[in-house]
Amino acid sequence: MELNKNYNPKDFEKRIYDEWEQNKYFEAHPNDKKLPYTIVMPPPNITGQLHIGHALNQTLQDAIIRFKRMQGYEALWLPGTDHASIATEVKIVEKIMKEEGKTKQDLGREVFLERAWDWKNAYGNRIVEQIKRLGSSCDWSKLAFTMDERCSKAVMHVFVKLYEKGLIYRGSRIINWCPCCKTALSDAEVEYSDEDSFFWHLRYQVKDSDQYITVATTRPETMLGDTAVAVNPKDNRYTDIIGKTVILPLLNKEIPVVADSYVDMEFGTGAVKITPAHDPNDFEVGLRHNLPVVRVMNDDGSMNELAGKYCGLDRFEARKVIVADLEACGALVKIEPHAHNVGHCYRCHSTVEPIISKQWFVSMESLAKPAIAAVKDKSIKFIPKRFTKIYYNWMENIKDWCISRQLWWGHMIPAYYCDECGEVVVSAEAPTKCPKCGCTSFKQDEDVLDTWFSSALWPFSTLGYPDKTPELDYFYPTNTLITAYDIIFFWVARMIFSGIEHVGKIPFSDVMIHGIVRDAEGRKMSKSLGNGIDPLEIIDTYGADTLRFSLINGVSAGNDTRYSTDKIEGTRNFINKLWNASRFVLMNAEGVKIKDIGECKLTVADKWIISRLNETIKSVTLNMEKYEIGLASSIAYSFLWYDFCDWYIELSKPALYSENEQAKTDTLSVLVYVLEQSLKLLHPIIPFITEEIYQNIPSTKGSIMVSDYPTYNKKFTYRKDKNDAETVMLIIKELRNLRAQVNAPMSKKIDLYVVTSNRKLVNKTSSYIEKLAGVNSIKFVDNKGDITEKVLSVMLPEFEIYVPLGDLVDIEQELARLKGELAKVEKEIAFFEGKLNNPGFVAKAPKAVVDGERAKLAKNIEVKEKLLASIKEYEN
RNA sequence: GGGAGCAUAGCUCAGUUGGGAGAGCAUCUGCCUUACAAGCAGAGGGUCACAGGUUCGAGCCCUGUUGUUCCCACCA
Repeated sequence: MELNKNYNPKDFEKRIYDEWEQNKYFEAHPNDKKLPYTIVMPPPNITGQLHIGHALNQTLQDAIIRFKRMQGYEALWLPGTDHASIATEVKIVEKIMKEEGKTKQDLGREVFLERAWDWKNAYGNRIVEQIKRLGSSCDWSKLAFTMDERCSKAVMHVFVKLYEKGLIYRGSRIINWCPCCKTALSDAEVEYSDEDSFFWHLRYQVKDSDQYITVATTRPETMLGDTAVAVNPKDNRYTDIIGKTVILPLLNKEIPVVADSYVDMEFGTGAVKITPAHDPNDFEVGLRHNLPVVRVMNDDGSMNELAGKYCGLDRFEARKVIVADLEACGALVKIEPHAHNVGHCYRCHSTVEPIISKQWFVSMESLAKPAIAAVKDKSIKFIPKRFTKIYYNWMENIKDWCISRQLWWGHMIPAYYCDECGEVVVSAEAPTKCPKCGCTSFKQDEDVLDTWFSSALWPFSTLGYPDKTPELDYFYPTNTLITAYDIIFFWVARMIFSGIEHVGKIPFSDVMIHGIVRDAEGRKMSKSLGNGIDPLEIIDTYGADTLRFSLINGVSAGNDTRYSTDKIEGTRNFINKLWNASRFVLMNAEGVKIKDIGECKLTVADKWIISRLNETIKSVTLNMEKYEIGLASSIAYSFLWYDFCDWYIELSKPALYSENEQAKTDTLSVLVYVLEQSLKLLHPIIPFITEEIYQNIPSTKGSIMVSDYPTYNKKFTYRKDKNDAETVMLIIKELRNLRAQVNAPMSKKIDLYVVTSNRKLVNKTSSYIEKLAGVNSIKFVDNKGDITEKVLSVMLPEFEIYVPLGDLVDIEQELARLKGELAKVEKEIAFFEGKLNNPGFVAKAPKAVVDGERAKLAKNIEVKEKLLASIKEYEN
């Protein structure tokens, strides 16, 4: 087997994924460590495509799970999908209306749900396909949907349990109602936008007086539902009328004036009309003052019979008529232009109407407390840390959670109302007999549960809860949750308190928060902007590895990233580089018996690359463990490209192309070793290409997926050889630099005269200098005077190197160049002297730092002296 | 109004307990050197938003200012 000349992911990505699946590598494998490691996977909404943000999330999770598996953990990745959200339902309705021209009401609930399941299965499977193309190593046998039986069972169990504990209750609340779609919208489903509107100032007469009180409103039609006027108790303008009543115009109804601190004295007139049925704040005021709740609007946005003669009018029509009537009776004081933040239905864009209605709630206070404590005592850690503040801020100001939705697609609330006496029975199974009146017929609540109610149970419902399964026992609490910051409130917080409440243990210990993928201009990707990117298209063009690496590389935790073609091409180049470097190694390794590096005679270069690899292993592993995956990948990237490809592969060539069979074999063994270890380091991030190459290395067996992750080994530090190698590399760099300055191409071979006390090093490494700096011969001399030709010079600590370049040597130019070098060195010297002359620095800085600076100063002084001598010679 | 982030090279962004400012892309120069032109070797380019403070030493820690983004709550 050998690698194709050109890297083409299509040649192997699909084949490799199938292999992994067939070999069941995605399942949690019992192993030596016998330690479970569980990742909870966020359920992507099945309504849309798997967008690039999901791809980032999937990649991060897959990287961690592969990393942990290679480290020997029995790692399980709990995959799930499907939100029973309003967006899902909208999609389904749209589809039905398009295909059959019917609304969901036309179909009826049962038929609608049937269609919805078909739809969900089709889309769910498609999303799974997309996730697979990305290379995600989920155990698909564990795949669950929030609407599946397993999850439903947990949902019912939990609902009943909470209800019995008094933590779920039914109550009235103002909700956002879309009169067009005739459904409640959650807060998140309302889009606010600034609109030019008006403030209508109305005056209500105080009963039995000629006094008036002026209120302002943006929705004058709701005045029909006013049941009070409120003022601030501290507002001395109104002290005398608190407790009196005012006459509501048009309806001629008496309503009280109440004092409530909710009223802002500075805003408007300092007096507010209170309409408890049509405004959330007014509703709260109404509760405090025990005011009646008068709802004057129907579900479709028209006025109802309580609106008197305006009954039947549409809300906007009613507004016009009412304003005209108010003006006619002198109650309209003035109309003022006012920019107002108006809520719109995200689907049909009609103006949302806050309306009172009966909803189910979860009482949050007692649930929030232990959830806060779990983070405070560090049982649960957010990564990066700053998200703990966001979590606290939400949890500490939490309101009761409204969990009912007026949708059909979702878990129906297990509440049943007795047909006879109206008794509410909450039970997982439909009740057969009313406990109060003995009646046997019931009607189930029409509403369904908020999607996050079921999602909150994910970490344990997928493991079999409420049954006491061995899996739940072994894999719960899970270890890690990886998700974007936009669902901390919706999902993460709710999983935390649900886990504590129902299982009695936190659901996970680490929460890794990542950012959102934006487009090249920094905009959020959205359907309406049309700037969304389909991961499948990227995978088709560049391959899954390139997509994965470009999403992850260099990204820091919790921060947003941008997707751009430039970036993806840069990564593609890296992947291509890895491919070509591997080809180089494998081509040369053909037919060679690879040895264990412990049995090889290692050169300076070998020891250097092994020690660099060792350092890389240490920092990549450390960063993977800290969830700094972006940092880990860029460390691996630099090592692979700059250390391995640019330097080591070049350094290996002299031995590889020599006649010395042993040197050849040993060098190849090192090449293979370093490549193999690098592939393992990179495998969690770019699984396909690393697997393809790994399996092509003759000395490896089986899949890289189940190989051991590299470990740091102190014995590979090789301090002296590493320093020697770096000295030689510095010499090579300086020679290349010299070439560039005098425009000497690499094809023009040069001769060197070297003055040094360390001839041994040069002898040991001459082949490297010759190969990498285009050197023909190296001769040692005792001093420059021994050289008769015109030369250019390179001055380094310990080394003076002279290069005869014939016609290219221009004395004037060389003198200028040397003076430039001198100026640089003098600047350095001034810097270090300044530092070391500071008594505070020498006295207080750590000794290692001071010694380091002294050594650097000494080296610079040495170079300076050499430069001075050289310059002096030219000037004479 | 409450909370959080960001401000570093032309652009996009790293910078892990404070110890001489980094990468990728772009620009400029020279190279088809038998893994790779999707490449190789070089070069230029920054008052680390501003003002104070702590420290021997600040991109990093503290205070304030300005600009900017996001989340939450929203004033009738």
